[in-house]
Amino acid sequence: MTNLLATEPAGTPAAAVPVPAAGDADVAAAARLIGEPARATMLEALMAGKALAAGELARLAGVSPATASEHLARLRDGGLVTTVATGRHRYYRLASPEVAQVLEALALVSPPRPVKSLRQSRAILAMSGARTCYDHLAGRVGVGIHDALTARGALRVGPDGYELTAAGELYLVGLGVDVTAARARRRSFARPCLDVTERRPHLAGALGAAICGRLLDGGWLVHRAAGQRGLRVTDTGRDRLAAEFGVAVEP
Amino acid sequence: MTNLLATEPAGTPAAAVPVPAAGDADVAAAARLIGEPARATMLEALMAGKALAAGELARLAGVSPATASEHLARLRDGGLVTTVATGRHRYYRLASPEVAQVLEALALVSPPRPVKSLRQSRAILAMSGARTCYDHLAGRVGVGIHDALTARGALRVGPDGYELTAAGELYLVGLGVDVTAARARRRSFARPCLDVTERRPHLAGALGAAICGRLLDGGWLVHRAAGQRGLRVTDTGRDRLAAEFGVAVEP
DNA sequence: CGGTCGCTTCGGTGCCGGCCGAAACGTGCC
DNA sequence: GGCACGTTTCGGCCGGCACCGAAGCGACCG
Repeated sequence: MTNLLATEPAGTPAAAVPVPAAGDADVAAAARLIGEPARATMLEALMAGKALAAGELARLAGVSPATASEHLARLRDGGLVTTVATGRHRYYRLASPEVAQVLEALALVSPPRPVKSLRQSRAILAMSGARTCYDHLAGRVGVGIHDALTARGALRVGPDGYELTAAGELYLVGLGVDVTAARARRRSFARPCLDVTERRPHLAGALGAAICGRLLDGGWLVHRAAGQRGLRVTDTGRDRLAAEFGVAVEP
Repeated sequence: MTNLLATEPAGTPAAAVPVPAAGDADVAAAARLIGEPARATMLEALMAGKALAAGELARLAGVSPATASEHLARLRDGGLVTTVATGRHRYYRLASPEVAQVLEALALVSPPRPVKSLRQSRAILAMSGARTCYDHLAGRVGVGIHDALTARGALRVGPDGYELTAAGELYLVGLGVDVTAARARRRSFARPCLDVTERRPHLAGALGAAICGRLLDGGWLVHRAAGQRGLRVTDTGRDRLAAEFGVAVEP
């Protein structure tokens, strides 16, 4: 880049029209939806990947069911969440992994919230070890797995994100990861996702979700609390993470 | 993932506190800043990577200098832009590539703005061919270069994003790209960035910026209008893009 | 050293939208 | 069928903030 600082202040009159609208997408509309504390809290709760009922989201956001319903309707109209009616409940979930990506990207540039309680600082510390990021693994464990796969030459750059090398596929299948099913899904197969706490990439996409599911099913990791993103490494998980991925987890 | 739909509606009482605040970052605060149309327009204008004066941004956003000044102060306090005073002008620019990433991610989930004029539809069509994405290349040309580098085995997955293989470095240096300078910069060296129009990755980071700068300096590409993101492929650029990267550009 | 220009600060106005209680709607349970 | 429950819709209140004009402050210019 030659000259980032504009030399001429007034500049050549870029365009006669006052606002060329730059692109095609109404960025402000989506950001406005996320920019309301109650809605942001709901979306963060949905980052766990599960679908939650309207009432549950109202309780989490600390607003009345009426208010939550309005918020959720806005989020639905804005394409950020989808809804499915089941009985007299209505379950909401994030509309797409892209929405989760926006929230992750926002978290990277958002001001840190002042830590109010010891309880909260402990929770943050716990989250930095292992947690889910939408539907895949994040935290030190997530980054460690990404590092291990990288060092092992399991991943290569492809035209549509990461691809799995033959050696990598053999390795993951050996661990019980259903690579074929992950590849069959319509969503992005594998891609890096910048970890908020570690500031280094971990593995996202269908493959990342498959690995996360395998480690949960296999009992390597368990949720600290139902519906929360925080994960705890079990004793067997600690052994196997060290043995298979070379990831050391302090107790 | 085993059971995405919560089986028990009320769920186990996840936490006694009404709002565990989930993480650490105040996502809503940053989103609220972007969620105002005038501010969003300013930020999009800054996506071109150049620093712009306050008055220029006011004109682009279609608000008075007084209003723009308030907006810019908020963006500065929120850490989304930085300012540098030069004489009686004050130049603003995006605070970090992460901010650009947020805007890109938002564009992926934002509702398409209704196309009002033929002029605008032509502009969008032109942008889809070649444009800058903050400080690197995007559009079909940007994605094409990513594909070419991938096919050539120039990129490999590293623990901190993409790395350049020996062959890749030799190749890019041969094209006049200052790889050493790019590697020396403190920011992320190379990483994929999902293209908004193509929905496939192009190359971001210091290396992406270096390639973009080289192609602009070498006269392969020129800005369609000063301070705008749209790029035009020159005649020599068309020949060289085809020869070096195998990227075909229709006139 | 006034004059002009660019930017910011200050007051004041108006509107958008977040909030709740009450009521309506639909569903499941007894 | 009636009741309880979860959710949505409606009405009304109220706070925050986007907006502008005018004034204040520095910086360059003649």
